[in-house]
Amino acid sequence: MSNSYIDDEKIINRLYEIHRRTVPKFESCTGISQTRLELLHELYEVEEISQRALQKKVNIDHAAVTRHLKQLEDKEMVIRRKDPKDQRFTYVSLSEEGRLKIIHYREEKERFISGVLHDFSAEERKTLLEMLTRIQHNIEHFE
Amino acid sequence: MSNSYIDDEKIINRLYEIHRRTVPKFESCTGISQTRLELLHELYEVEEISQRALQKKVNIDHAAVTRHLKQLEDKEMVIRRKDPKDQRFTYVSLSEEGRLKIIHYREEKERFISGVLHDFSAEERKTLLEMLTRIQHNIEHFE
DNA sequence: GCTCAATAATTGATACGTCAACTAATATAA
DNA sequence: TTATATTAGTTGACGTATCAATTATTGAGC
Repeated sequence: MSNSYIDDEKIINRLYEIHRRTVPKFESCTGISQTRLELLHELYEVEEISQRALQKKVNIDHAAVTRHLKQLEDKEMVIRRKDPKDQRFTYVSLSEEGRLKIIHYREEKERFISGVLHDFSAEERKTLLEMLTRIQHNIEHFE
Repeated sequence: MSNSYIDDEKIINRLYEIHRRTVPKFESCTGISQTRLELLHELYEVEEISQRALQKKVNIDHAAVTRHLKQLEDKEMVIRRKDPKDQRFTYVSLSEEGRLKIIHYREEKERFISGVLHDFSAEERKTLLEMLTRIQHNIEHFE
């Protein structure tokens, strides 16, 4: 009762620290950043998609999406082209090379995630996901 | 069973998204960043502390600590002085003004956290904290 | 006492996310 | 059809975390 707020604070601080620790670890394990792999994963699921639609899927700022895709284009992992019908749209797709590389990245990601959750039972995972979903909802609708 | 990995992925992605959403929301609600408030909170608990000891407490990179403290010094919230006995150490303490301001920040933080966890029972909070602690441990000891 | 190792703090380079301002292209409405 | 609004994408400024390299100071062994 009396220490309940202290624990609440610990939850929020823990979330923050988990993130800080995950970022470098994820990248050193998989060889790619979490966001960038998420973008590639979405591209993997489709033939071609506009940057706008992709941005809505990953829910990241437009600016960040543009920069990631430009860098991925430089690395020849994705191909970008303008829609001839509506020049405002840029369509993005995976190159063959990109499609191959992703497979390896995703294996490493799977290994990483398995390690992070290795001592969680199926029920625990379910509970955790449900709780995180609620937290996310609460943050989005706060104030 | 067959979709268990998909859910694991959702957990990790959710953690990532929670963080991204929390950062701007926290700052707009409280008027200060989470890390900076954590630093101030540690300073609030003591008379004076070395940057090194402070860094160990908050567990953030040295460089980030230095930069935060310099900015807080510019805003006259903290005072820094070298240890005359050992010039390598810099001791940091809150200014009177800093000490006053923190009270307000912490009230806002409490309001924020209450909002984020408002629909969690005491048991759920306990379970969640325990799970997050395990995840953090797993990340730190992975590989 | 002097050299070399260890430690605290700082600075530089890099990465990446946000918001805001801007450009270019298209749609709408008078 | 022409002025205005909307939309997609880009760029700039900023904040802040990481790692690596550097500086300054102190400690330890000879």
